[in-house]
Amino acid sequence: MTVTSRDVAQLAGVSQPTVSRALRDDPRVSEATKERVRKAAERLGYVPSDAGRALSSGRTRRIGLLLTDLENQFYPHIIAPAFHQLESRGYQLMLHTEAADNDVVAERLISNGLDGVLLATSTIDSVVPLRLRDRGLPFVYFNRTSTAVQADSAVVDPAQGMGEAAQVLFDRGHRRVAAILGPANTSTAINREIALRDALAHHGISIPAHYVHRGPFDTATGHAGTERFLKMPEPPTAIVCGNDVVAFGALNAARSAGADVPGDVSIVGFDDLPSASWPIIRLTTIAYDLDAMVRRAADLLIERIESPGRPVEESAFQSRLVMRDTLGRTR
Amino acid sequence: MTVTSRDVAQLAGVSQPTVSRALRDDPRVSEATKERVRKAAERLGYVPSDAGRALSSGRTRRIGLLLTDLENQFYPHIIAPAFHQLESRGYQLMLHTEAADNDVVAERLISNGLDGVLLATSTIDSVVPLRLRDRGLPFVYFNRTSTAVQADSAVVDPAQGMGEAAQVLFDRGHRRVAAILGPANTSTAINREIALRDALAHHGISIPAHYVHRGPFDTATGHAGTERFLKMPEPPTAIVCGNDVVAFGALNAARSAGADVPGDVSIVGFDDLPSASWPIIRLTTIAYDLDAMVRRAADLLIERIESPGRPVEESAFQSRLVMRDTLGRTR
DNA sequence: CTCGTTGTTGCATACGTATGTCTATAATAG
DNA sequence: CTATTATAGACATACGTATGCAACAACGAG
Repeated sequence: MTVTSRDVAQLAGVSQPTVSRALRDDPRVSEATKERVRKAAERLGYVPSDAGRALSSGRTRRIGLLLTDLENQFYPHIIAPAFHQLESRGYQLMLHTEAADNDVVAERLISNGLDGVLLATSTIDSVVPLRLRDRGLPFVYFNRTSTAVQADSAVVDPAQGMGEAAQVLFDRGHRRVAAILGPANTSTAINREIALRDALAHHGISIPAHYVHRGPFDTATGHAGTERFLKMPEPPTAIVCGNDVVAFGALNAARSAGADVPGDVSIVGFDDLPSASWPIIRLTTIAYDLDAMVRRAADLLIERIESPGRPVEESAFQSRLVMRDTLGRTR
Repeated sequence: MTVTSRDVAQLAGVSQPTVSRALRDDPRVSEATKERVRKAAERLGYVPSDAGRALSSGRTRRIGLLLTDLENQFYPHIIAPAFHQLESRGYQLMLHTEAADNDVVAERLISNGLDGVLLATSTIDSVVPLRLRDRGLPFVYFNRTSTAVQADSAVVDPAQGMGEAAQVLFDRGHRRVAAILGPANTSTAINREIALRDALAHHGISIPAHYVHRGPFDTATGHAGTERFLKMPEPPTAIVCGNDVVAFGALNAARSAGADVPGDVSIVGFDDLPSASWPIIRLTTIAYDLDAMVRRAADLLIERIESPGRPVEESAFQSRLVMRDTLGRTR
């Protein structure tokens, strides 16, 4: 039924191993034979079997990307550059989502014969890194890290961006600043909260507990938090959001409540997604080079796979404030 | 190094085939033995190898999803439900993108040992369906179809939605209607154009050539088309867009040009993406059950895989207009 | 003329699982 | 008590490729 390397070998008058070598351009095969094999393969429409190759070589050239919440607007901007970077280096991407049961996820990652895994949504208490380490399956933390196991990572350093944001907030008269933060078990939420509080503290501003809202990094969280803040007798004059998607939710809630942005309340995001710069949105946000960060993570993983001995490399990407229209002067 | 079914067999005191059968709950193995095998597998941390399984059984339980332009806001809404529907039926999703060279794509799809492929962005002249058919690799058209090869499909029927849109446009006084359409070699662009022109013709409205703009289904196309239209001495009073992403581009262009929507120009989308209903957007658009359509495509593909003889099934999903704030009365 | 060398190919086998066939044991009927 | 059948497991083998090693030819050097 399907045409195998044996069929090609027969047609070309060589042995099966020679076909295998010829088609992968092994220097041990003469140019004349290679040409003959290529012709035969072409004529038969031979396509090598990934399964056979994987079983024999122990490698699949497949890399897993572990995410939660595929629908979130943030993830396409990870998937696309990851996909292309891996492709350019001869690897393929396989999506996985983190269900409730971490052990099942880890098992699936392992059974799939992946060469490595990009962990893009690890919680700090996830068991997945442990399981992967135990199996000797290489992985890299992207965006979020976990403390349980050390590994290569590519993350944002929020300090600079939050510093600039705090400065502008202070300069424009904001003293009542609220925050809508991510889940407490994510490193991103923790780091951004620390960076924000530190930066504001520099200007003598602190965020009281009732000005803090926590939840998943989605629009619903931004919506709920903002709705709550705006109903307060003394609402905040500015809301700093855990990321842009949360900020979009905040913008929606403000609009629904009839509150003017930035007249009544200023909103700051984090990520600078492409849609943040749309004329109908123009979100003030903290930017960093997400594409480069993704490519970095992919490269780190591939290097880890191809030369396992290397020391762990933690790479942080700088952030900066991008002023647009949702952060203004208090009135 | 890695623990295999043979190791489990040895520990459990049975043969390797018995392990294979026991763990897949084959009725030919007694309950007592199954239990013993499961215990042994558990103790060793055994995880079956996908490659071995694929090679032996000839099936991978992996399905490819072929897309272009991963970054486009439309695709996450395909990827997510496809992923989950396939998962619930025991299959895994593998992303593929259509590069320039179609033959390379087809080859990759084949070599990956996929059990089937979801074609989500076929152009009507693509060679991919031909190649897949020649290989006997099952596939299903999703959203777009191709005429070259017949196959199961799940698509939108735009007639109803466009009919309702035309009615409302007419009622609200619109006579100068423009369209920003997708690429001429996509079935979606063609079908929507026909449906739109038919519906408008019912009310004696036709779209002149200079009111038509074509391009990829992205924001840039919507932006460019709208910019062009608004500069005309006699601009259209309404713009119907090929999909929501294009419409977002149109909204942006209108905002940039200082044109009020819907005061100066009305804008209609197609797809009803989640963000179309955001309070800060409130796009009038044509909706259909995208999730159901994706699930349908996945189901069709799985059925095609599991019972190949079945007659081809073409399933069309109804559309309807969703009125929001971007379609208003002419002034 | 012989021996080592280099370059090219074939041979044997491994990778891990699934499945068809065969056998041993136990259960059942006559 | 023997013949028949059901049951549970073992045995052998297939899937398609990659790779270590042996073999072989051609060639040049001594």
